[in-house]
Amino acid sequence: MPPTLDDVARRAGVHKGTASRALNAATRSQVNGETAKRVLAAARALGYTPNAMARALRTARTQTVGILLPDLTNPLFPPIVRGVEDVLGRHGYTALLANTDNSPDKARTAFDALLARQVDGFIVATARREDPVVRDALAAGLRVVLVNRTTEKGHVSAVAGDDTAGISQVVDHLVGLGHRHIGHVAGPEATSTGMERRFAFEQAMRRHRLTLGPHAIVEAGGYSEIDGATAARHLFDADPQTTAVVAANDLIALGVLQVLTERGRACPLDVSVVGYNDMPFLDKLATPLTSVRIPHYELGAQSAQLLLDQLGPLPHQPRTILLPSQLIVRSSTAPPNGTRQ
Amino acid sequence: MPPTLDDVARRAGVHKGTASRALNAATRSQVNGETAKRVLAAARALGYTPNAMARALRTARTQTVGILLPDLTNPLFPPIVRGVEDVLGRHGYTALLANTDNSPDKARTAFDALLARQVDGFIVATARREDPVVRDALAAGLRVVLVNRTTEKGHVSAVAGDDTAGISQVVDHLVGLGHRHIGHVAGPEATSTGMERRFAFEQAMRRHRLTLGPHAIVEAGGYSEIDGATAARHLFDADPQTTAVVAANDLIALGVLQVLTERGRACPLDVSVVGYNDMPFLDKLATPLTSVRIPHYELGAQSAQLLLDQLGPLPHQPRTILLPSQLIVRSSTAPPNGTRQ
DNA sequence: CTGAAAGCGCTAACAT
DNA sequence: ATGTTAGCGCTTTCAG
Repeated sequence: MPPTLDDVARRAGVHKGTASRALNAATRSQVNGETAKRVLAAARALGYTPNAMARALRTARTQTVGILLPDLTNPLFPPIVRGVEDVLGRHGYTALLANTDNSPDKARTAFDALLARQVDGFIVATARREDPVVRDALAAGLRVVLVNRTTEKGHVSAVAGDDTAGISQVVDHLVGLGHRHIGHVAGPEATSTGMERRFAFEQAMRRHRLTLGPHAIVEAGGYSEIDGATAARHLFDADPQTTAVVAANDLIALGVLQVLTERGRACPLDVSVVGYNDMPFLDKLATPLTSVRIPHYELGAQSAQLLLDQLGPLPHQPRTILLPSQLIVRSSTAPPNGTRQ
Repeated sequence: MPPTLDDVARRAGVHKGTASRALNAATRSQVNGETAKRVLAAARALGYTPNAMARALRTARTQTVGILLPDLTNPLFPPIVRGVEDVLGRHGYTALLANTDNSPDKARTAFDALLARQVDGFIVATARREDPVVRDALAAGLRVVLVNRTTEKGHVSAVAGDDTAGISQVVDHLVGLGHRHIGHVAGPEATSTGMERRFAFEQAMRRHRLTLGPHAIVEAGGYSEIDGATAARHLFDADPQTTAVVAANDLIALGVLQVLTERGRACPLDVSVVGYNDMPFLDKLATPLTSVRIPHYELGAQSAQLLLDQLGPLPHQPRTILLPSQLIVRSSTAPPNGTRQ
């Protein structure tokens, strides 16, 4: 029903091969200027749009990339996706999304589904440090860019926030306020963000010559508010003298705040809390949360650009790009209680 | 490189036609049980996945649907998208997203891009009441389902929240608290949600025999916080005795709260405020916002189901489904100031 | 029940 | 500079 290349060619009085060349910017030079003009006019008149499926079948490139996400409803990811889509769209590419709900099984299924659709490459936001899907994709020679989370550095292109710098700023801020007993609710060690923020925390504490009690770091089961609350209970039970908590992300920080409330302790009066990611509306909370801003849109945009580069003709080295983080101080952090007088 | 149907057929010692029939659940009955088993085994052994492009080219169905969204970073949409994707995925379909940033131009571009990719149908969350894209899509016989926003009812399938019931509950609640001077910051009249919530507001006020001053309703330029703030300034300037404001959505309500703060008036002490949509984290705000919950995930899921129905063989009437809304009372609403004593 | 063959719409190698 | 041809991988008639 929709007009085909043959229709356009017929209307322009040329062969469809010529029409194809005229329509394609890269091959247009092979065609007489007048003829090209006639073909373009015919195409416009008929409202011709090339059939992407036919083209894909012929060229073995779909101009489509797959995005593997943990969960689109986590406010962290929409800006990343927008960044990816905006850059991709500018180059005629489209993104296919898949949510994995943090399940390796679903990740595998989603990956296979995307592969069946012949995506040209993958942007992966679900990576675990040891990730079978990423490993297999790489082994199969597929183009992959990691975003936000990474696996081991170097093997594969990745764009992430600079967690070491971010956490370092957080600890400096807290120490500057006078805190000495600082705890950390870490993210899952299976993720690079969990491990690196934890490592950066230990490093920063050491730099300030602050001792870490054996229970100063508790690993949350996941990145949700409820995971954060569970971990925070352990932390406060084991280390009641804690005056500040660095959370691995904002949702976990919300869980920490919740536990504070349920125990009748005030933030920041009794305990200061810091989140990570600076998700939307943090400034409007009952306790406006101090957090670390990561340029998420930019993360997405740059990862898309990196993938586009890899899709190009010239071979490309894997690159890791670290984007700067920025501490946003709000009122969930203040000098420790004992300091006031 | 990846195995093709021919490879599978060869390994099973049959013709590719037979292999195709064996692999396809719908045509499997046409094939000898033993043969089918052999083909399946061969496919598994080779790790065969059908090439979706080739299939699409042949069948003229891509098993892909396009979703037109205003903006994925608006917290309203991710749950809708998840609902759509979960249902679609269960039926072997995939969704292609496009953000229009509320621009009719971008909507057109995105629509064309989706069409070029031969999507089987559209889920449209960007509809204006008079929407050229929707009109053209319908005229071209494309399958379309509207979600959240509608055009005129009846012509096209749609799934939306029950705004009349929702706003009605809001007004009942406010009147029950003792409010008489209630204002409304409406959404853009060009959108069904803007118009219907406004109409429902007028209706509910009339039902309570409350008069509406000429400035009791102000239309916001859009659904953002800043649009809400601008409109709220007009409203409070024109109607200073207003004790309660019904906002057309949560972001607008946030803008109203901001204006209250900048004018040194307290919520809910001086003015009660109600949002709409019950977006995430409203309960954690400095002023926990009373709002109307819409089952957004369900909205997405049902719209996907409706589209799937339309894609099926039997002809389908356009249907409009209204999902129930639920008032969530939090502390941004209280009796009017004068009532306390 | 299975094989043969055509063809979806396009691009690219080859021929003119 | 343009026309011709083959074929991407699949489904689906049509024969047998």
